[in-house]
Amino acid sequence: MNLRDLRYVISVAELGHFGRAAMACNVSQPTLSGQILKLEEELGVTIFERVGKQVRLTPVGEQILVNARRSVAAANDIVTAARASRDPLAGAIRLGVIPTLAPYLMPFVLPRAAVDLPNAPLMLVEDLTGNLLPPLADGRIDAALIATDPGTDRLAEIDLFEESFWLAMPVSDPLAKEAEIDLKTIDPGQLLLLTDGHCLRDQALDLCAHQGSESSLAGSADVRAASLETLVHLAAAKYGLTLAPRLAIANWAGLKDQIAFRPIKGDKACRKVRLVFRRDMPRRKAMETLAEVVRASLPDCVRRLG
Amino acid sequence: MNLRDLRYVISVAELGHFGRAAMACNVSQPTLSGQILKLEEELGVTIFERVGKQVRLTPVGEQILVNARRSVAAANDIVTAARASRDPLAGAIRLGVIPTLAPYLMPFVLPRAAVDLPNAPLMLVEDLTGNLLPPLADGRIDAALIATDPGTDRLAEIDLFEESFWLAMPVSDPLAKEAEIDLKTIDPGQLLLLTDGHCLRDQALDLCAHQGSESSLAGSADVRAASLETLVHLAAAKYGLTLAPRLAIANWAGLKDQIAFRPIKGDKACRKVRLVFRRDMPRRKAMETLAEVVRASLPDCVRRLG
DNA sequence: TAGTTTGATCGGGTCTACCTATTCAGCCAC
DNA sequence: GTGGCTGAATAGGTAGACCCGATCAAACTA
Repeated sequence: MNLRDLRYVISVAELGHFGRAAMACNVSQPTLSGQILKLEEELGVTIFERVGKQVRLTPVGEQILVNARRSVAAANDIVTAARASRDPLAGAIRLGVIPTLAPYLMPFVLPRAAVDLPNAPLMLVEDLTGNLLPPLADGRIDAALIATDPGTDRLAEIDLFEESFWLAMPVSDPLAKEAEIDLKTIDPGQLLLLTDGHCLRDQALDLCAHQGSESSLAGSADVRAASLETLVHLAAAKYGLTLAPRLAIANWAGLKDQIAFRPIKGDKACRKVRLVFRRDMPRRKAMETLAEVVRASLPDCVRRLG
Repeated sequence: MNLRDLRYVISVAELGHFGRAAMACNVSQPTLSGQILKLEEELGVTIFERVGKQVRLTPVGEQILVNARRSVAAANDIVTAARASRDPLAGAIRLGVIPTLAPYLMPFVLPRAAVDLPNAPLMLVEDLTGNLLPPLADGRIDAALIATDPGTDRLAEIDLFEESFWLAMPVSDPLAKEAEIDLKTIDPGQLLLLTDGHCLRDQALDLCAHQGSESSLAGSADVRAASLETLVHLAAAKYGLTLAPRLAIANWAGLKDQIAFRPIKGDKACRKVRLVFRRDMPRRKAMETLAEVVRASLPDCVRRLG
């Protein structure tokens, strides 16, 4: 067995195609086919089912893939550690960011990162928390900005800031007359929500379920918008109310004669944004610098932590 | 880079000697030296400091070693997974067991394991919990029998049984007249304990600290026996009292005119023994069978779980 | 200072992963 | 059913990597 063989396996599993996998690995198709075959013979199991034009993993293949990823990731970490030992801040950082944060936060962060981390270009991956954590665990991305507790001791986290939620409503809504909104006055049936998987959806539900009557939440299930952008435009069109994170609000200045944003009374309506990364990743120093970069980029409307 | 190179690195790090490492890897010393050198050149860092006769890891080397172990372990898991997919119960199981359990439990377990797991010989490693968990995490052992919560989500656990502690005392001790001992009647200053690192030490301290006056525990720090055997012989020689796990007691039948064992009132004086293993280890089936084997081997004096 | 230990270097042999060219096996259209 | 097409397996030849035994160089030991 060989790290190269494992890379071949990973590539075939990901692309489902020997020829394309070979291209991705910069080898010829016969070479890759041969090596996979040899590996299968060595292990005494078939990793891929070649049925017709389909290439699919066998059950053992699944297990092998997981461990192949792990093995290759550890090997990559060796390269990273070596590079980091020469310059801890050098080398690209693949950073996952949740969709309700990325478009509103990263414009602040990127310019500063270009200055403070000149040798560590940020490669952004925007996805739901649940889709960021597995790639984080197996080294396909280096770090992530999320707003929930990842709840595993494999990951280290650095708290960055607390961002409050504001209520977004049509300017005509009676609540718009208030300077601050009491959560209890919100009709949960009016609440517009994002699709499943967005942490903001769960947080909004949590806040309003605890305040309002739970049964009345049924009505809110009707709308499942794919983005904050959609949600706010729906609110502007008087389809209901929604909670928007503070950093996003500036984005909709152009809608200010249709939609009003108001802070929520108390300090519960907020989320804590943190940088998470594998506890044992070799570039902790780069992570700390990145955290500092984010903090230093923040506008004053959020509360810096740490 | 190459899995073989990583094995070389691990071997040199463990043996601190190129020649012996080469022997362990079944290659010649020049071969191993050359490969290590080439790897160092490829990574652009020195992994080993060769100062005089000493071979020591550099700081980067430490990081590289950790990841090398991880990479090799994952590769080994691939082999294990492949073998397990043919026969889930085949292949040796390297099992760690704590010292206060191994000599008293394993005589029951081993005969049955030889029957129920004929193709999975048990290789026992007896050590303190704290010395078993790291090898467990990086795959140097496959599973462990311990009596405390490992407290990490990397490990899966199967509860096996609850074993009560009995008080061991000289037959002349006034407490020996009781059929059951109330923890409150024990003078903590009299308590004989094991050395640091034994979970039984902490559990005994916990039980008695909560019951007796805490300050009086100071006296007990004087004795730190290396084994239960020593502890019980000290008690027999009237140096004090000690707590003994139920399974161990039969072992000292020969001392019954010098030492008395009595159960403790209530159900707090016990420990829960569990089988722990890496959550993602490929041979879960073998682990479940092993757990069943242990349960089926237990004498009636302990309370079976699960 | 001579001897021993131990890692690095050198020259030559083998093994193997790689390539190109080709063949073989499904799948689809006609 | 047949011909064309796609994609994986096979064949043969080559370059490079790994390995070994022998040797060298440095450092500790007596």
